[in-house]
Amino acid sequence: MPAIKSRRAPTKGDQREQALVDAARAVFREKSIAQVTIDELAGAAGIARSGFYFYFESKQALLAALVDQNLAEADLEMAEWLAADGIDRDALRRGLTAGLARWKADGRWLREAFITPDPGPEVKHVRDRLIDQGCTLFSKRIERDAQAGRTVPGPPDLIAKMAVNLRSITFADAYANPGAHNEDELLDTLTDAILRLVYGVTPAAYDEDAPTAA
Amino acid sequence: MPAIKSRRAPTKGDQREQALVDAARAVFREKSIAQVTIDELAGAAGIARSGFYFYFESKQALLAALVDQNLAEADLEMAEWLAADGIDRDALRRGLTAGLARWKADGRWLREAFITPDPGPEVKHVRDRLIDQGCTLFSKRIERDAQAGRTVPGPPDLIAKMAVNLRSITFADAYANPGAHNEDELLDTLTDAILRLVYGVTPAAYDEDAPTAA
DNA sequence: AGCTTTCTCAACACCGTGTCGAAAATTCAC
DNA sequence: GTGAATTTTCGACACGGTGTTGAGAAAGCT
Repeated sequence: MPAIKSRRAPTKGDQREQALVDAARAVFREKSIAQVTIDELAGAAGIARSGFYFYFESKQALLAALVDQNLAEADLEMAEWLAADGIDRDALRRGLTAGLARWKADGRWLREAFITPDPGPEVKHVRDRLIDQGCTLFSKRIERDAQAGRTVPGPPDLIAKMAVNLRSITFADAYANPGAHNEDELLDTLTDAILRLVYGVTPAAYDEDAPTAA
Repeated sequence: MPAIKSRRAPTKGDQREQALVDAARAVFREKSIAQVTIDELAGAAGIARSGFYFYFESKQALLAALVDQNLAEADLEMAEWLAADGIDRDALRRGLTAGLARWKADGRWLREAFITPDPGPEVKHVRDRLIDQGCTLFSKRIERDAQAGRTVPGPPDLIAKMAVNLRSITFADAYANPGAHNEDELLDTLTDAILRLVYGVTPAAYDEDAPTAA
């Protein structure tokens, strides 16, 4: 699985593997992961149940692969704001908008992968890497801003984790209760909430990009 | 099961039922709920596996009962602050401290009951009631404060839900990574984070109980 | 005591998981 | 193309946990 697998044309098996991942993404949209049987997954990819084990060790391993393929996608969303300087509410809101869209589509399994406390070792490993990465980037941005003079109310890593968690859980909640809130309102509220959480600023302060005062 | 069960001495069966709940609380501390077998639960309460089904329909039903018994406990924690007026940081912090203590002890199953997206119908029902109740109370407090002149940055119910979720997920995280942060620091940060989230105030404003300005 | 309700548990059927090994399909070298 | 090597497929099996049933033991009541 590590380095050796590199140079080779996409053989039949590779296609099947990808078919399995794609099938999983589709099937996991419909029912909770626990309810999905391996038989179902295999069937959706056009192979027999026992054939599944040729490609993945377990349902969790397949989910881990699925999560892994979403890594790049998720990163990109926030990249703009994370790289930016100052508050830049617009960039943040754009990132959150993209995230919400992704969750609206794949929320069902995203929840189970990112929110569930104990999703099994394979998934846990991949997702922890992903989360850590997100938190670290966030944390760095906070520190950067702190050095630029903007007050940050607490340990950057803790604040970053809270912000990241607030984001996921709000998206998860939005998926679970689709009609509960107007989408724009939710995004605005979340954007402001994060800014308030991280910088302690109120909407009035957004325009003035001047750091300085406490 | 509903109303009729009321007036009666605690018969043998009632004791067993409670023993089962207590046993579950203990067992669920050690391993994740999915890993615990009904056989184990029954054994811990001193009965045969098949006897379990006389008392509960499933593992989830037992967990639901366990969650239900914690209702009162959890309510009480936040009651003081929820009933108070003004910011009252101290009361909030006391409540959060109690919550963290509870999560430190029972975090394992609390996570699985309150964080897991799809914990089965029985648990979902109980916990949703509990969460709704918490959010409503919180929301009411926000509205009350808004009328008293304190600015609230967004729809009260949304803000309340965010605050409640932030609380749970921070506790869950604290349980999962015990040594990651100093406990006092975590509580202070969380307290301030919630106040910032809900009222947009910074620590400086805590003492002055004067509402007014934006 | 007798009768009724409550409780207990062994035996059973069921379903999903994961393993194995033999056969079929594919790929590769010539 | 042809044959050997490799990859892929799948039926059959063993295992473990769930939930049900029905007969009988224990507890509660008068």
